[in-house]
Amino acid sequence: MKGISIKDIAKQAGVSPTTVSFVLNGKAKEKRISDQVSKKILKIANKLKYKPNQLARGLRTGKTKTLGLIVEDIANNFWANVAKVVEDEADKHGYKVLYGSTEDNSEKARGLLEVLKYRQVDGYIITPTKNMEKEIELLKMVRKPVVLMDRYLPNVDSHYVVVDNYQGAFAATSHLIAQGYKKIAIITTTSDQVQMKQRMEGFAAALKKHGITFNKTIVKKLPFDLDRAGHTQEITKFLRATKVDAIFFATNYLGIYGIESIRSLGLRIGADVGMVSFDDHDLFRLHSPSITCVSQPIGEIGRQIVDVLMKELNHASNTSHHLVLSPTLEIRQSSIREENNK
Amino acid sequence: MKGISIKDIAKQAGVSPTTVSFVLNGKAKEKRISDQVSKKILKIANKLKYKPNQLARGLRTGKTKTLGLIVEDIANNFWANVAKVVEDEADKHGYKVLYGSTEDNSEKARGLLEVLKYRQVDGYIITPTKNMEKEIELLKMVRKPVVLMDRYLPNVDSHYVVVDNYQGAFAATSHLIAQGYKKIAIITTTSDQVQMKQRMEGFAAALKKHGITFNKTIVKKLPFDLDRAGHTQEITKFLRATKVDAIFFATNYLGIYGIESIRSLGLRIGADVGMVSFDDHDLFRLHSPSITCVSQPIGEIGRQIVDVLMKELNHASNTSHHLVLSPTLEIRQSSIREENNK
DNA sequence: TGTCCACACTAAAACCATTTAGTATAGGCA
DNA sequence: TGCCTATACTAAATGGTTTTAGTGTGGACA
Repeated sequence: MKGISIKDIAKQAGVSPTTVSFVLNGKAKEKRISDQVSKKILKIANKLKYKPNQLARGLRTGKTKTLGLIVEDIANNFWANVAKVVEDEADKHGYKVLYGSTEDNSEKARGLLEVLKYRQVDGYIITPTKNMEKEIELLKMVRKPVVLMDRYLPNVDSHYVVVDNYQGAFAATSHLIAQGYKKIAIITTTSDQVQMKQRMEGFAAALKKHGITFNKTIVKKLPFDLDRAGHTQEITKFLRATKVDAIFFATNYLGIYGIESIRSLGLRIGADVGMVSFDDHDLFRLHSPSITCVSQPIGEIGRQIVDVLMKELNHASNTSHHLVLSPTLEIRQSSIREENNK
Repeated sequence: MKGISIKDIAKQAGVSPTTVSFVLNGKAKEKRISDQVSKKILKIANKLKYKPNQLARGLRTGKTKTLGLIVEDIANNFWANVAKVVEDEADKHGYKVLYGSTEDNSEKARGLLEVLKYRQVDGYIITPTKNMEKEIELLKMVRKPVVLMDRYLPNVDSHYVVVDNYQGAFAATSHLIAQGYKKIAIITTTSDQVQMKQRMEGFAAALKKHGITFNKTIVKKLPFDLDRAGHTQEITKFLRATKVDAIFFATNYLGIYGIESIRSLGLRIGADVGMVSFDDHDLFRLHSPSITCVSQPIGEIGRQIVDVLMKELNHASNTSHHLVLSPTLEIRQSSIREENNK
């Protein structure tokens, strides 16, 4: 029942395990193993369908060929799609992925890092939560490659792949203004992480540019850990209290809850209240009216993340890769006034 | 930079690594290690924040505390949600999850199994593809627990957690009939796997029960590997060629493509053509009109899967667990004729 | 004939935790 | 005093691979 080991091959070939290891690791030439022996070993390995025991190898080399992927919520459309791309790309390099969701909770995140650390993953893809600076620095100290995604930590020098959140929010908000909406609110998360800040800043900058005042009354922040009912309740309450003619939702799930809330108030999206959301979603595309959104290039994000990680795994550099990809404004009906009566 | 090992603790405590191992594994009593020494070791281990090297442990014990999760498509709403629950549940038992998507492609699935095998995962959660009987049997032979999900293989005796597909499809179809729809089509996948067969059978049985003839003209099968455009093209073509007044979509993504297709034909969902889809989705809930669906109890599915797997990991039984959970028919507007004009 | 080197391999250690098979000591009992 | 047993540990093997530091042989050269 045991697996085939290098010893079995050695025995059959009448050589030592060392020789087998050399040949199987492509060091035959370098270690001057004769072609005869080389071929023989390769043949036997093939015949026995030898697969190196990753544990033993990992124990010896310290490399597990495993990546740790920490996302906010693997069940969420955006992160599930990232996970898919990461899986595919990692696979191309012979890496497998261990995943975990933080729920934007620092404790959970720390726990995940802990587990991934003592499982000796080779590299980390991290969606950082608040106050993770120390942990990231620690990983850097032990020379484990880390790529942050979706957001970065301003006080930590690390690799990251993000989108231009400022630009995305600015474009979306400018678009709303161009459509004639005047009283525009932003619904975002309580987290003061950089990506949210930037979305907020892009939003504010667009208002300012067009001479619209930006103040606290048009900002609604919601904690991540509310459930669906909690979110819709809060959003509904806000919309009742604050008369706005358009809303910018800072993430996809807020957009979804937003749709529910707006509808529960009997308002017509587009006509009565325009809306734009960050992140695309099947729901946004197919909703009536369809929802304008700031779409992130998920494929590109995933590819770049793994690309950076692989570069660092192969030969650590001392320059940080900071990739800022451009999101795309998908203009749909929810932000077009003329289309409303459809 | 090295981690703390059992040796370091042994040295500090002035005992042998063996003793440390015994104490740390809770065998102090059994191996009659004195309380003094026990406490000392525990204290030092705590102070040094000792974490056992999982590779070394795995190499010795053959247990990696890792599960392999093979889904059809981790980016799909349904599977992403399953993955989330599985992650959470596995975590409670100290297990991590390696995931992979098959795209319903047997070659990919085999590759995934191969990789998971030589990474020595302790147990498998598998969404099987066609012709995987041999691989599953092989895992059984080497005494690796396997739980199939979403579908099972009729010719293999294994654990599985599925929903009552027949009942779900039967209820959905009966509901359409009760609403007065008469010419009902089914749009499903080309795969002849058991879950699809059962959905088909439930559909056919409901028609039959109400004296509606079931024939090939009302069945449209689509291969998994079509892209979005391909799917909508095919569905549109089918709907143009075949006059129907309601459609049963056998999976969530078919339902989504179906919505697009129906709308591109200028038909009103509900009024012109009723629809029901398998699997729930935010999109279905919020679409106008909202889409009736057969909702799978994802939380329950995930919990049961991990539960069965843990039972088997702890003491393999020779009875197979066959869990068939009941889906729920979520009645919404897309299948209600009166509601159409809303 | 003796020295040196290239060649083609191999022995053994290392990675770290677990586990089997002991060992050394003290005390009880005859 | 000698034998036995319980106590409280430990040495060494094990798992499979990689890697360092060799070893033995044959031929070239002086």
